[in-house]
Amino acid sequence: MADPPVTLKDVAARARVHPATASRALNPETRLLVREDTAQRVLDAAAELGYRPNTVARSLRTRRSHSVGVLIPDLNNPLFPPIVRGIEDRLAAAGYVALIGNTDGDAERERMLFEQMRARHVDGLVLATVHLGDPLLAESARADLPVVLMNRLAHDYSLPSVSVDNERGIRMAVAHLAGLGHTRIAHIAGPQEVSTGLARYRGFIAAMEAHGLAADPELIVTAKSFSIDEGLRCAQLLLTRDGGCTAVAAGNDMLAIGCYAALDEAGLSCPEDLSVIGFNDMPFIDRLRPPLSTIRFPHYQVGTEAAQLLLERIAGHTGPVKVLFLAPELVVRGSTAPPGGIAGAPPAAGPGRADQASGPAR
Amino acid sequence: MADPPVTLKDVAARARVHPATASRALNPETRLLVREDTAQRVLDAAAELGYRPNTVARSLRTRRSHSVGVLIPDLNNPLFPPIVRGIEDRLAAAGYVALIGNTDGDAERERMLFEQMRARHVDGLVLATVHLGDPLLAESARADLPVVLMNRLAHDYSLPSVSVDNERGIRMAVAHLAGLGHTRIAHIAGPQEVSTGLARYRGFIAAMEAHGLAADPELIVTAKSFSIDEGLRCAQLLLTRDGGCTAVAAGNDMLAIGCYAALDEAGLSCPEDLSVIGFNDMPFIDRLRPPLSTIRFPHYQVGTEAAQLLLERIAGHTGPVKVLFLAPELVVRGSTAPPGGIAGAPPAAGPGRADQASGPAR
DNA sequence: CAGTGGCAGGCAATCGTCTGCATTGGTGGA
DNA sequence: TCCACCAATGCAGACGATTGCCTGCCACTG
Repeated sequence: MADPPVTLKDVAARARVHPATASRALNPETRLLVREDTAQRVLDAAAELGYRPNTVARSLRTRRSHSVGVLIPDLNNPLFPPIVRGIEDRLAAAGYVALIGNTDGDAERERMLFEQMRARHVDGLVLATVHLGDPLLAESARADLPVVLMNRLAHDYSLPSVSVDNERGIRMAVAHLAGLGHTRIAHIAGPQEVSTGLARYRGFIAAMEAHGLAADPELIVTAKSFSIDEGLRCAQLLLTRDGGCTAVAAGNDMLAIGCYAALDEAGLSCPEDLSVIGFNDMPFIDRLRPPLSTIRFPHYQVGTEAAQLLLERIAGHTGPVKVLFLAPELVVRGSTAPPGGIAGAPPAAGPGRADQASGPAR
Repeated sequence: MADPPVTLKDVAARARVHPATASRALNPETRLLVREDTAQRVLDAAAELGYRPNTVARSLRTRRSHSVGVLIPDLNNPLFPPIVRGIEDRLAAAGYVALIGNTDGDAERERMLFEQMRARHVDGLVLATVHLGDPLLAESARADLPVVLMNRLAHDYSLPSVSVDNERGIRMAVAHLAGLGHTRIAHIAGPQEVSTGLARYRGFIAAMEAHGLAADPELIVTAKSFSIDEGLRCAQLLLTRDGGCTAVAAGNDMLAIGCYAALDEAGLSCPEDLSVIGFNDMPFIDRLRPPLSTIRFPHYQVGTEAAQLLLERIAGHTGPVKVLFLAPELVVRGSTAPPGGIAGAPPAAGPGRADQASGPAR
């Protein structure tokens, strides 16, 4: 029943050439070593037989698996699907595939996945999970395994990476709130061990100063993780602060959702009692009520760029390390308004507006 | 700089045995062919050298790639990340990895991905994309490639599959609406070429009859795809119907979101003017305002079960084909209420309730 | 006419692992 | 004592493709 697979030897036999010649004819890189009519004969034979090269055998010989590992915290975090698609699409165009690993923020699991990737001889890694000074980085370097960081930064710029300009993004958020008239602006910071959390925190401080506002330490709470639960906890804390605040710049959208929950529980409403702005512009975040104002960056493109950088390293480009920053963009929706509630016109429209996150290109 | 990789031969040399012996000692299946102390010596040597078997070479020899292909429409559809995680987790436990392919509902793209998977010699396929009578199925059968369907059903039950009991689910939705007192209930049906869309449509008709209600053809609209846009279009259509309706059972949550958008545009509100119930209980759907009532099924488990079924087929279990149905569950939130608006107590709480979709186990 | 050079294609080794078969040495039974 | 048998291990040939090297062959040149 199962047709025996067609091998290079079969193709060669049918084209009446040596397998080596068939190999060269089939490979675009080496085709010019073969006379044109011979090559054509091989190509025809391959087509007639429905020949499909065995990637496994090829990998063994060339020591290239044409696969790369991608380590992310959790695919269920809506931030990642678009990024992963970006990676996969770019890789596919180059004949590569991605092996996805979810670490769940667990260092041990991360190491296990790393080992698995190495056992499968991936040609490179995209890491969205490393903490600053992660031992995995040293190990990859020792194994000559190309690595690209995503939404993370090597503190010494020694590794290629793709991320949004976090400082600039959070500055845009603060500027927006300050522009609406807020002065008591709180910040729910992300975990400070990851560069994203740290950069946004620093950006917040800098932006407040730039606007001549005091960054009251009472109004800065640090979340242990980028999760709804932590957002809820931190927001509850903020609501108890003396002096209060009229706006919150959350470290990311998940934390902002936590704020919504805290307001709900306290019987308060957004943006009347508290303006909230997030970061990331996750898919569907525009469907919340009120639709969340946030800082958008091109998720899909983060993926494609990361893949691109990795492919370059794999191909042996040894030039200077590229550190890519993508530009953030302020998206104003309904969750931010002047302090004390809506002054004039309603601040923003609901869903259905053109500002929805657009799907990935094809 | 890069350490030369440790091979089986190195391990054998260090343990002073033949590579064949080392191979047997390392493989649990064949370890009993080797004297215990010899095996131990090999194991020690392997550990000291940090030996990691080359999966590529192993695959070539054993004709098992220990990888499976997973074809889904689009990872960006929030329904899929939990399912994919389920698949990956179950596969990882068996030493397998998943190669994800997004078809975007494009048949040509689907074929291309299928070819790619075959070229990589995947040991099996999980398909969430096939249409009824898809030629890919015949081709897989011819190649002796195990296949499992997800959220799809082979009309003749000839292939293993995992899906929710759609008829039963939609019946629960209709029963809920009827129980609230609705009689003019509309249905936005999914595409009828996919078994999910068809089954829910049929279930709707049956459920209406069972409740002694007329399934007015005017109140049944068929969407071209399971998307927000189509939901919007269909809902707009429904709002123009004479006689009107007081409730909508949407073919899935995306279509339900489309209903929300249509209501927004028409200046109507949910559930006062129209009750809406979805299907799937997508992640974050409970964060909408109002939180969507819907039919939940265990996404993560769909993934694990599909992977399990596939692993069984790969292992050569040739028993009768298993067709698995998972039980749906009604989740009542704030988008459904008695006709004519809220009668008594407010129908449901907002976010923060215990009915949030729970994360994957572990 | 001999020598040189270059093109096309064949030969065979190789990648790392697995596995059917042969070989060794030892044991027990007739 | 001899043989059959078993357990433990060695041997070598796959698996399928790639690639360095070599061999023809032909044309051109001096």
